[in-house]
Amino acid sequence: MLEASKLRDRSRHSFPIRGAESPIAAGTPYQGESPKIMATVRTRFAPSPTGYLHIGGVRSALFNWLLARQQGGQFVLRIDDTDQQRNVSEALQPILDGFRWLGIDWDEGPEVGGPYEPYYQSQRLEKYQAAAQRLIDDGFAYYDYSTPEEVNAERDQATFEKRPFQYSRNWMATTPQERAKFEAEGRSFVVRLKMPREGACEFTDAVRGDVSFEWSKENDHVIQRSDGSCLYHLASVVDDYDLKISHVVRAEEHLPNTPRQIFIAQSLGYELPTYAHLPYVAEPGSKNKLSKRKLEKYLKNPDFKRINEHGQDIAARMGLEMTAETFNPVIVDFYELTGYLPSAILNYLVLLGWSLDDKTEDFTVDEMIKHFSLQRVTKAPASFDAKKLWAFQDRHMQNLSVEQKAAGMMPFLQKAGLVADPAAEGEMEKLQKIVVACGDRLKVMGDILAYADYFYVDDDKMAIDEKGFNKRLSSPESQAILATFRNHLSDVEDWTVEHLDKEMHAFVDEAGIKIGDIIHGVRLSVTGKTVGPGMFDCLAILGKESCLHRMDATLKLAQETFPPESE
RNA sequence: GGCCCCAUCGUCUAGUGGCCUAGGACACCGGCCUUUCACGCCGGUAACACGGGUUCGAGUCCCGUUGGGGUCACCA
Repeated sequence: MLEASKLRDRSRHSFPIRGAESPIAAGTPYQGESPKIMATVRTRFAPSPTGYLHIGGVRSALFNWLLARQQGGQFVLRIDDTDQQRNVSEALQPILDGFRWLGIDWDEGPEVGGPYEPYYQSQRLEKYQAAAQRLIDDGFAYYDYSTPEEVNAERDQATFEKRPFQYSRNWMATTPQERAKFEAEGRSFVVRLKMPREGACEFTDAVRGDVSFEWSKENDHVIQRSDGSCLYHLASVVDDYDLKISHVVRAEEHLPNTPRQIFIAQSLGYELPTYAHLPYVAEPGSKNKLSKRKLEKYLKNPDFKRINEHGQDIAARMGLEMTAETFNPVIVDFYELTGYLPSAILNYLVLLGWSLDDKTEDFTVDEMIKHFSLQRVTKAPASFDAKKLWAFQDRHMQNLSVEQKAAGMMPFLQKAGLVADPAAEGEMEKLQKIVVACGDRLKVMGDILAYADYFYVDDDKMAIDEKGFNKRLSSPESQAILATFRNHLSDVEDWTVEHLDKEMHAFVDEAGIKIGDIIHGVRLSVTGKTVGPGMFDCLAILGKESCLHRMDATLKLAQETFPPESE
């Protein structure tokens, strides 16, 4: 693991500010505070309340959570709502729900509190303002009276001249006199960081190793607006320190932000956390960063499309009107609503940028916690592969008992209005029989709804697959065989899988036909489908009365649709 | 464009100088099983971006090239 002290030393050497201004040499109010060795691992995930939980965000949160759990530390949820106006709780709820569903629990944060409350940045403003003031007092930040237009003009000019932009500091005010002068002009101020312009910011990243940035390429970022509100970088650094975060584990897009955060932290006299920048999660089949706004593009990926349509179908069966914005495989809700297993999602996600060895693929959550390490995080971005997630889901589903599956599926039947809530006597038993019969065909909990088409439908309302119907029941011969077998069945008393199996075999032997000549017609007549669980399971579950009824109805329809004369 | 990061089968990855005629998984293709579908089993196709070094020896180290990506706000 990376030593914070090493980090600090490294940075000190390269800190380019003149001696008197150096945060280490200067007599800042915090100089006397001896740097603590952070024995406890504390990690955080800091979502912005956007209304949904993004799959890439979950991956970042998972790695943070895993690290904290493994080290016996704490995982903190902090809400980065510095720029949000209203409806924060409404926009936050889906995120919290998503984490709860996945089993990623937080030791401190919204709804659970903690020793460093509040955990909302919108409620910590004074702390940022105090930090900004300290930065100004110590010469690491300044009042800036420029207008956005003036700065943009400088930026455009730099771009035009093909040189890196560096703010002129023409509207920088460091004395009361200068401030008065600008204010007399009717100007308002923001607070900018007085970034170093020489040397380099070097630090060791726990996943990327040594990285280095030229200070001169950094800009004098705004940390406080004219209305007194503070910006992300300041807030983030102050909070990470206040909340005693030991490891800042976040996605790679934050890597270029790190120098300015290090500048803020060191200027404030803070001990630096260990930084770990994870590769971001990329789009299906590309290396672009995954984003929720490019669904159209992802839908062109066949695997992604199939998974999406499968989920849409389940949602539709529950009468949910989902828009692509809120319901697609990039958003965690999608998986919860369609009945994926949290353990499968986590198992897939943990392998997106991390591996234990050359073979191990299946992990329980406990095993992930046991084996996870920052050292084995990869550096290259990993594409989101919906098909592979599906494969994990398949495997995790297979590990469930019949009881577990049935219990997980019952709510889906209830939401679809097919089973009363609470379920009547015998419903769970029936479901369990169906689950057994369906076996591995049920990939997600919501898949039960597809089988409800015939297991949970009135006999006279069952839909029949047209193609299969035309293929299997259009000839007088096939109709005759089915009719004969139906009459044969009406005499059967022992309506069990084993006995029905025997009956049919005896029937085909006697009739001198093959089982394939009849079984498809039977399946179609009682389920309306060409595919499904074992035929005898279907018959047994449906019961004699329903089976005969459906066979009669289907036969009647066949005879009407394909009268003998038409041949 | 500046800065930064990255680079092994289609995808996720193993590989930290010889154990690599590059391993595993998903997907794909064949075959088996089978009343359908699904599962399962067996087998197969498929990768070290390129060029220079260093070394007895390089996927592994160094440099360059190319390619890809991230980031450059009074967003987070």
